[in-house]
Amino acid sequence: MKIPPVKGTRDFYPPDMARRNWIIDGWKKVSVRNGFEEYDGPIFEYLKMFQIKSGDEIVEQLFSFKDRGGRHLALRPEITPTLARMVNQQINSLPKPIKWFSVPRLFRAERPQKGRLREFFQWNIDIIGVDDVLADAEVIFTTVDYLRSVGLKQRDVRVKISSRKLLASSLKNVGIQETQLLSLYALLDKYSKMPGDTFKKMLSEQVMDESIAKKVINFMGSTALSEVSEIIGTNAEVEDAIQELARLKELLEQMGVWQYCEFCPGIVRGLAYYTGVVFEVHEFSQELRAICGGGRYDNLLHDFGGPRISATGMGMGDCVLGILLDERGLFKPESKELDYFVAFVDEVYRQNVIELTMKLRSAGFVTNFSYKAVKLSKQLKEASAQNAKRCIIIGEEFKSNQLVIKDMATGKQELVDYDKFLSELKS
RNA sequence: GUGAGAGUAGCUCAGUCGGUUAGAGCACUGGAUUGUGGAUCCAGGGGUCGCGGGUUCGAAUCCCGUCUUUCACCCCA
Repeated sequence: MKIPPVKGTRDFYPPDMARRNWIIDGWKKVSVRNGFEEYDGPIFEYLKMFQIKSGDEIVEQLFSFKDRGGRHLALRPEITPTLARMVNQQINSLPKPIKWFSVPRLFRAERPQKGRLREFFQWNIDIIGVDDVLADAEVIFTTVDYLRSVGLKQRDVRVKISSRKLLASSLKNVGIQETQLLSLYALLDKYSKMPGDTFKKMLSEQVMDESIAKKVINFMGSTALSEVSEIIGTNAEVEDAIQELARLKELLEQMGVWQYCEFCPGIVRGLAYYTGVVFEVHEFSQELRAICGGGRYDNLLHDFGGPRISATGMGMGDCVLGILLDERGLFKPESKELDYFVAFVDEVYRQNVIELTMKLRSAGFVTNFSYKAVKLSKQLKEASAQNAKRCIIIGEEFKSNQLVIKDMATGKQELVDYDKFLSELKS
C-alpha cells in the first residue's frame, strides 16, 4: 500500500536538504554575528498557550491533540509564546538585554498555497528588555544583513516600516474612535492589496464622515514622515510617534541599511499585540506575500504572566524566501563533494582500498570507494558522479609501495610513496 | 470554509475523431572501453493513464462521483 505525503508537508531529498541547510545556516550565521544566542523549546505545548496570545479562533488553525493524560496540546504554530514562557521563567537571572534567536519547525493547519505550507521553518530574532528604538533598529538591521548576505539587492526587497503608535494616534487625531481602531486595522492592512477605489468604498462603510475618510486615505498614501503631521494634524502623541520613527530612520542610516527601507503607513500587521514599530519585508514587485514581518510587542511577556518588559522581534519563514531565492537564482548550496575516492585496478587490491579508505576517513577526509568489483573506468565514473576532488588508484605500483593520485579536475596524476602519504595525513 | 485549474514512467511532458501491444526527453542501470571519469552512441528496467462507477463492440480520450494537487479568496501569529 502506497502512502502519500501529508498535505502541506515537504520531503527533503538530499538536494532539497542542501538548500534547506543553506538557508538555515545563513540565518544562524547572521544571528550569531549580530550578537544573538540560539534557543529552542518543545515542538508541542499546551494548546492554551497559543490561545492566550491569539484567541480561541486560533484553535482551528493549528494541529491539536489530547495526550493520554487528557492534556490539550498543540504542535507549535509559532515560537514567540514559548520564548515568552522561557524568558518569564528565568527573568530575574537572565542578563539584559536578552538577544535570542531560533529556527523552529512550525505547523499550521491552513490550506496550503504559494509560499504557505503546513510545516515550515521560521527564523525568529528577538530583543527583550530594551525600551528603545535602537533595539528595533537592530532587529531590522539583522534582517537586512541576512537578505544582503544572500545577494538580495535594494531593487529586490523593500523593508516597509510603520508604527502602531503613529497609526493609533493619527487615526484618533483625525477623529476615529478608539473602539473603532481594531476593525479599521484589518481594512488598512489590505490597503496595498486592493485598488484605490475599492479601498475608498470599503473605508466609507466604516468611516461615514467624508473629510475624515479623506484624511485616512491621504495618511495611508503618504510615503514620507514629514508629510504626516500636515495630513492629520498634530498633537503630543502623534509628535512622539513621529519622533520615534525619525530616530529609527537615523539609526538605520547610521547602520547603513536605510536604502533598503521606506516609511509605509499601510503596514499594520494582523494581530493586535504589536505596540510600536512594525515592519514587513516585501519582494519589490509585491507579487509574493511578505518575506518576513516583525515589530515591537511590549505587553506580551506580561500577558504570559511575567513582568512588564518590552520586547521587539522578527520572524521570517523559509517558504516565501525559498521562492524568491529560486526566482533570482541565488541558491548556492554546497553539493556533495568527496576529498578522495579510492579505486583499484584489480580486485586483489580491494582489501587495500578498504584499509586506505578507513585511514583517510579517520584523518577527517570525506572518502568513498566502490562497493562493486568493477573495472577501473566504472570506478572513476562513480568517483566523478560523486564529485570526488581526487582519486587514489591502487594497482601494480602498490607492490613497490606506491599509489597513483589523480586530480579529477585537471586529470593530472602523480605517483606517491604510500608510507609517506600516510605520515602526511597525520600531520 | 468558498471558487477555478490540473492529475499519463522517478521528473518534464506528447498522445489526432473514442480504435491494435500507451510514447519522447531527462534521470537510473548495463554495454561500447580487460589501467583511467565527465562527452557520445547503443541497449535495458520502469505504467492499475489518480481512484470508483457509467456510456460504448471498444475509453488515457466522453459523462458522473471521489481523492490528490496547484492557484486565488477567508485567514495569516
